[in-house]
Amino acid sequence: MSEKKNYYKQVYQVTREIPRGRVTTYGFIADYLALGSARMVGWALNNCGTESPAVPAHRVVNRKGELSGRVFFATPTLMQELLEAEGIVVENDRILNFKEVLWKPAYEEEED
DNA sequence: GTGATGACGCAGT
DNA sequence: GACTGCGCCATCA
Repeated sequence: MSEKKNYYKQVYQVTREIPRGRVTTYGFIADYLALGSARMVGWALNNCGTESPAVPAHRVVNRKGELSGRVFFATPTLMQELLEAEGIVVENDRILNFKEVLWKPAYEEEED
């Protein structure tokens, strides 16, 4: 039961590892956890609302840097608000300096 | 057990 | 650079 959904926790864990002012993509998480599909990451984050320590899912975007999951937040603008609050510039639901704020799991602070 | 859906990614156009 | 179609694996009806 819970063990089977352990991979969900893996996704939450990596998401919490994202430093402030940085973001990551479903693809990198999927590759890091070897889920095999980025869809599994999105599906896992869909259940993030059931977690106690509120996973910072607003720091997770798709490969294009789009705030694809904004509709899953309390308000469709909350995700952008949170990102801008961390110094991330968002325009038209997309991160402008995406590559500059992009953070990769395992690599952690490889550069700055 | 089968069919359809989904917070995505990649290749082709 | 943007859009479309297909594939990925897990969960729900």
